[in-house]
Formats: sequence, C-alpha cells, structure tokens
Amino acid sequence: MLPDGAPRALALSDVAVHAGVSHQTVSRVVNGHPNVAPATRERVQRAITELGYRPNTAARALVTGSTRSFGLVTSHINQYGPAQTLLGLEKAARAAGYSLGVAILDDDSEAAMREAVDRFVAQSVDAVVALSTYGQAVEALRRFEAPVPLIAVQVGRDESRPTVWVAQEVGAELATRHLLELGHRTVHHVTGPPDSLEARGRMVGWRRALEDAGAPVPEPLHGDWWPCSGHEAGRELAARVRAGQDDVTAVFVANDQMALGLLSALADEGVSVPGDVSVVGFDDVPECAYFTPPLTTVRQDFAELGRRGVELVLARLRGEPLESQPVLPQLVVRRSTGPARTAV
Amino acid sequence: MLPDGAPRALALSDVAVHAGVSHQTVSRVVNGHPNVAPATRERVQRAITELGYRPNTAARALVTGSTRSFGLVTSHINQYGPAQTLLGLEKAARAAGYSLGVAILDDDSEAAMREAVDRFVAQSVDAVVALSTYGQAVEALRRFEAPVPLIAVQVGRDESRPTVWVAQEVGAELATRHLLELGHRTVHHVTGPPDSLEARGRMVGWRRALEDAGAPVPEPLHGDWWPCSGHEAGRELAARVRAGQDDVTAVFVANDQMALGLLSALADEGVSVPGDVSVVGFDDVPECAYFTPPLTTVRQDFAELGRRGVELVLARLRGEPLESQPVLPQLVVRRSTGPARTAV
DNA sequence: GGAGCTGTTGTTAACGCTAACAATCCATCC
DNA sequence: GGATGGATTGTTAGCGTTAACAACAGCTCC
Repeated sequence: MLPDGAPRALALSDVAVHAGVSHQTVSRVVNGHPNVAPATRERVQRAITELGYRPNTAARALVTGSTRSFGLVTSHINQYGPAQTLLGLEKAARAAGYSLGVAILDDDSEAAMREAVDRFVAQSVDAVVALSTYGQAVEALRRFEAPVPLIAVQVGRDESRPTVWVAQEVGAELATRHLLELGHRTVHHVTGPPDSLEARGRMVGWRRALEDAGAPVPEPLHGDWWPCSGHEAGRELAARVRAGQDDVTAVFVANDQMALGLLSALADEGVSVPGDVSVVGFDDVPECAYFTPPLTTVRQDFAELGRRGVELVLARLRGEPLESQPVLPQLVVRRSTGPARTAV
Repeated sequence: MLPDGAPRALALSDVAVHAGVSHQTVSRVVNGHPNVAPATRERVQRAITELGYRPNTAARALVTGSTRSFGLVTSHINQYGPAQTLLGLEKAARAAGYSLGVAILDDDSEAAMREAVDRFVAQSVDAVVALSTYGQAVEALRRFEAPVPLIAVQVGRDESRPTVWVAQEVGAELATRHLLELGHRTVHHVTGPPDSLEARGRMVGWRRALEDAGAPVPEPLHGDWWPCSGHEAGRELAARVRAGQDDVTAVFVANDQMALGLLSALADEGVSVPGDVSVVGFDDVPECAYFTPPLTTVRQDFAELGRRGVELVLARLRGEPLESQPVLPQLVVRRSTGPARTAV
C-alpha cells in the first residue's frame, strides 16, 4: 500500500527522462529561456503536459530567494472598502504572476503589525502591502526596516514610504461644498475613529471647505465607522434640531454605514431628510442607493486602488521609483440632500 | 557597497557557529525536539535571539513537503458573510501556526476553480479551503482529485467532501415559522442566485415550513443577493399588494441586502412595513438594526464557521475523520415583522 | 568490569530547483 | 582548413533545511 495516496510529486528530472534531455533543459523551457532549439522545446513541452508536471515553488524559492508572492497585512477586512481593495489587489497580483498571503491584525498595535510583517519575511514574500491600518500599526510601519519592500495602501499620503492612496480630503471637500452650494450655512461632521488616517483626511477636507467658504466650523461629532455610532450622532443632532438650533441643516458623515445609523435616528426622531436636514456619506457602498432616502455620497474606486498598489509594488521590485498619484473620489448625488430652507 | 541592502539572511549554520554547536542541534532546538541538554538548548536560544534568526520557510518546505499554510479559494469576498468567515479562518489558522493564502475566483466556472486549486497545490499548501462558491465551481470541487485535503466551508452539506456549514434550512424554517405564527396565511420568498447552495438551502427550509403548516406555497421571486434585485422584487410585490392580492402580507428575503432593497421599494410605493407587509432577512449584517424599520433577520455565526473550518482541516491532516456538526442560525426579531391584519 | 542501555551530539545525504560553467556542434570567415 | 564564435546542451554545485544514521558519553546492571 502506498504511504498516502500521492506517489511523490513529479520533479524536473522525471520530465527530463521522459523527454530524453537533461533536467536543466527542462528548467530552461519552464522558465522560457531563449537558446533552446524549437524541436527540443516542443518535445519538453509535450512531456510536461503529458506528465502534468508543475514546478515546486519551495525549491524555486529556496534557490532564487523569491516566492513570487506578496503578503497583505490588514485589519477590518470585513468592511466594504478594505474587502473591495483586497479584490483589486488579488486580481492584479495574480495577473502579474504573484500570489497573495493575508494576515489580519488582531488589534492595531505595533506589536501585531511587527509580528505579521515578520511572519511574511520568514516566508520570503517579495513584498508586503499594508492595507488600511490604524493607529499604532501605521506608526510602526513608518519605522520598519524590513528586508523586503513595504508598501502602504489607502492610509493617506505618507512621505516616508511608497504609498497608494485615495485623496480623502478632496472627497470631503466635494461633499462639503455640495452642501454649501445648496445654501446651507454650515455643515456638521460625524468623524471616523480618530486613529484612522482616512478619517483624519476626511475631517481635514471638511474643515478646509468650510474655511474656504468663510462658513463657521462646528465641533465635529465622533464615530467609529459602525452604524451604531452614527445612530448616536443622529440622536444628538436631532435633539439640537428640535431645540431650535437651526444651524443643523446639513451633515457630512465620514462613511455610509454611520450615515445609515444617522438616517435611522433622524427618522425615529421625526426629523425629515432632506426636508429638515441634508446628509452626505462616504464610500458609495452598494446598499446606499436603497437607504431611506437614497444616500448622496462620495465614491471611492477601491478596485483601482488595489490595482495601483500592485503596480507600485512591481515598480519597486524592478527598482523604479514610480511616484503614485492619488485616486480621485467622485460625488454621487442621490436624494438625501436638498436645498436649505430659507432662513426665518 | 553591499549588493542590495540585505547582507544575506541568517542560516542555521550561522547560529550554530555563534553557539558553538552543529547546525543540526540548532534545528532541534528550533523545532522543540527532546533530547537536547538544557544548557545547550539555552545557549542556542540565546544565539537565536541575539542574531535575530528566523528559519527559512522555503527550505523547510522543500524538505518536509509542508509549508504550514492553507489556501483559501473564494469568490464574493466583498460580501459580509464570506468576509466575516475569512476573519474567523485566518485567526484560527494563525493560532494553529498556519498561514493563509487567498485566491479569488474571477467567475464561478470549473476552470477558474481548477486553476486556483492547482496554483495552491504547486505552492505546496497543506490544504485547500473552498469558501462559499457557486455553480460550476462547487460541482468541480466535488470531482477534484487533489493531492491535498480539500475542505468546503459554508456551501451547505456535501456528502462527498468534508464540509463545514450553517444549517441554512433551519434558519429559513425559523424565519418562515416566525411569520406564520404571527398569523400570516402564507409567506412569500425572494431567493438568492439559483446556483448558490446557500440560496437553495434557504428555499428548501422556507418551503418545508410552509408545507408543514399546511400553508400554500407561492411562486418565489428570484434575486441575486444584491440590493437592486431586492428592490425589483419589492416593486413587484407592492404592485400585487395594491392590486388587492391580500395574500402578500409576509416576505422572507434570502439575505439582508436584498431585504434592504425590498424595504426601500415598499416605502417608495407606500406599502407600510410591518403594517401592511412583514419582512424577514437573513445574515444579520451590522447595518440591519438601522434599516427603516429595523430588520428582523436570521443570524449566522460566520466567525464560528471559520473556526470550525480550520478545526476540520487540522483533523484531516492528523488523519482523524471528525464529522462536523452544522452551525445553527438564530432568529433575531426586530421591528420589520408584526401580526397579520385580521382578514376581511 | 564489560555488556547494554539511554541521552546527547555530530555527520552525511537528500529535497527540487537554478546559476555558473564546461562541452559540444555547426556555420562562418580569412 | 583551422580558427572563431554563436547556439545549444549537459554537468556540477549549492540554496537552508530536516531525516537518518553514526558516534560517543555516562549510566545501570549483572
């Protein structure tokens, strides 16, 4: 009886015997080297397909030092943006002949980040991509001296590392200006978690748009990306509306999920959207066209982000510098925004 | 000047020289073998930490034939369920000392599935986990003769392969019975895509609950998991409600996203939920407590699913059979369901 | 006190691949 | 016609690790 099913995988030498050449010639064919006679090449090709040979990645990695794989470090992969970016990354990596390993951080600490990167380095990945990480983890990234290229995706601009990012501020300005142009005196803001660079970028853009327009900058409300925090912010704002503080007529919420919670709270409290208050979100998740009312929001092209991330990695591996341009977000107007009521 | 930054990674032999032992002794310490004198072990340990040595995964894989890694094949990772399951899988794999590679299928064809599995096999992964795949891909999985264990997660029960799954029918029965118990004469159903095993399971459970109760089984409406298709179904049903077909008082929608679309369509058409029609979803995504109205739904514990998937893989690798029990879903009652109006 | 353990360490040979070099063949050129 | 050179093929070594075996110490036991 055989040890366990598989009778030992095929090696180069098996193919070589079958084709009547040396193993090195087979290696040359497999790797597409020039200087193999067409007839030989074809004979080897045939032997390969007949036997169903696949090169052993581990052996190759041992001698070349490259696994043709990337490591992806991320947290919050269960959220729309990161998941969508992962999709783009994997596809682009695969197209370039690389495979993708993932590590999900248990928390956003430096230790977790360091451990994940270390594990990838031990696996001899060719590069590590850090996706949408927060707080300490981002700081850590900045300081790391890894023996492989370290690329950051979607964490906002970072001078110290190669980075691919969406221009968060631009998106936030777009949203805020849209509301101001509708005649709102000012725009309130529900932020994301303070240690998220995306959240900070959106806050910066919001503030800048207000200041540029000479509008007052109200104290922002703080959220954590989840609908629940948006709901709380919504209750708070609804209370102010009912108390007659009529500067609350427009809200820019830092992501769509929180906007959903906010809409739900406003509806509960009898505040009409967009009649009393206009709301803009961020991300353009597929659901938001079906919110009540359909949500005006800022679309980020996450798949593109993933693609550019891989592009940047490949450029780095070839030793080219390639300065990446930010991906630009777009405003998507739906029914949650409307003109400000004319003041009393 | 050095070739390119890294001065060559440390090898066992470097540590051996530093500690004054043979490389094999270092290997024994690294792998926790018994029969190393405590004093030696400690000396080697110290050398390891001083030098910052990390074993080379490729070399180890070459000789052992195991990479201590799993491959995850999936599509639709941008949806809540798969993403959440990935989280559970990665964490459990890491805890067991395995790393995780991902392959995302471009489409649900057999060719795509075969190619993904092949790539993982060439990478010498220890096992391949297939997550929530559809159509041809699932069929393909059934026929594959891979040289590594192939485990299916979340695709419903499958006699031919080790499988971890949520009892979809049970969840669907829970939802349907809940509506019947509220006094609805029958329950309409919006399905998922027909080639999804989950969708089929939910339809089976829905039908069974109706038949058990002696209720009529209406023709189901077909969706594709996305909010847009739920919206269409909602318009269709709203039209029937307004046409006076008063058997449309309760709908079980195969996932929460479609339920959102449906709620939005009903609201647009002036159909009150739960006044005129009660709605139940499936998944319990974090948003659904903030839908208008908050959605009654069926909760699946995806993280648990991931954990059990890894458990099953590990059992297989140890050669134990381990028959996995299904994960049981739970009904979460919110405000989208209410008693049927008493008939005219 | 020597046979026979047991525990500890070292030596050697793989694993499957690529890189470097050597060898061969054949055409071309003076 | 032999030197020159390019194209093609083969040979050898080594990547860093583990497995198998050998070697040796120190102990127990009769």
